[in-house]
Amino acid sequence: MIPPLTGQLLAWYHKNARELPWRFTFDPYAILVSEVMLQQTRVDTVIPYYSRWMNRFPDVKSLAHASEDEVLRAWEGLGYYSRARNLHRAAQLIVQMHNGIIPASAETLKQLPGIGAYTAAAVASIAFREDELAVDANIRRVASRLFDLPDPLGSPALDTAARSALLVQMPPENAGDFNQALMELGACICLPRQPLCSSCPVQALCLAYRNGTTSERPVKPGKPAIPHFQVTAAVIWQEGKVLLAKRPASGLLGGMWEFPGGKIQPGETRQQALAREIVEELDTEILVGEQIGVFKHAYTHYKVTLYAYHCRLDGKQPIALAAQEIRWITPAELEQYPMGKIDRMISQKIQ
DNA sequence: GATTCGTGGCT
DNA sequence: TAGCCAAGAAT
Repeated sequence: MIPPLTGQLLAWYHKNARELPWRFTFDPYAILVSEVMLQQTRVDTVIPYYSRWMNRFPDVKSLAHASEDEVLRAWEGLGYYSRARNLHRAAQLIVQMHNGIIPASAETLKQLPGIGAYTAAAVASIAFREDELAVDANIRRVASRLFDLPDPLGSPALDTAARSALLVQMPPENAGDFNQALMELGACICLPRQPLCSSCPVQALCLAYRNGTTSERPVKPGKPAIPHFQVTAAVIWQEGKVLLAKRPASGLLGGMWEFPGGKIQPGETRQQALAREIVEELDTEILVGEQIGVFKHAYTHYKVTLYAYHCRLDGKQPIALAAQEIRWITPAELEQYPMGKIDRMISQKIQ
């Protein structure tokens, strides 16, 4: 027997579901790619990346055999680059350990790098019709309102309450549609701000609506202040080439290439800071020349204002102390190297 | 349990 | 404008 909430939700979904590219396939690899790209990322942002990706890496094997730079370059602009490196590793593990076949169970999927509870459940339910509830930010918000749950976002209590309330509603052998219907409702109707309750297919069953607490659900935790750093970057020229450094594999922009530099410390001029950073990172001296530009950017946890300068060596050849690798490349080659937003802007400015 | 991971669009 | 938020995972 299908509960009323589920019946109305699925009927609404089948009539109103957006025609997203990954909804025209049952290919588990395609579903997996879409789910990883959609982590913390809007549908409209993902669509062009997804299409290019499936064209470039159409199956697990082609992804497994690609280079890390190729993979990161295809991901450039999507952010959270560990997703790309983990998906790359997952593809290699699937080839090596699963004979190139994507595991069908959430439990096995979750063992792969970059696949957590949500993505494992989403792929298992959508691609393999397993009975798995996939709780994402949309479903968390929808459940918080539907059942008027007082626990704050991020608390285990909210997820426990949401899961237990939703599991009894989940239709057997159709968890994929159930999950997607809830997410679709969250993305299109049950919006974070100013939800479209008058268009909601389950308004009559919504406890927050009945209790007048919709705007208070979900309860949000307080957020810390965002620091703002002044940083520098050096475009070091030598015989018509510029120096690029590959960032460490872990941490911010892991594995991406950049122009070396770093934070300005109290009492330092920008030029002094840059020269110091180059000694620390590359074990050599530079002459700081003309300013290329000022670039402002906001990361998740801090903001930066970056000052970039043309520079040239005033010492021995650099050594990669802080980077995985350094390379001298021509300006024309810059486009081949995966970079974060700021370094891409610098690259384009020196063309 | 708390932090750390990008970027772009929207208000 | 500055902050909010997005189909989360790893540490």
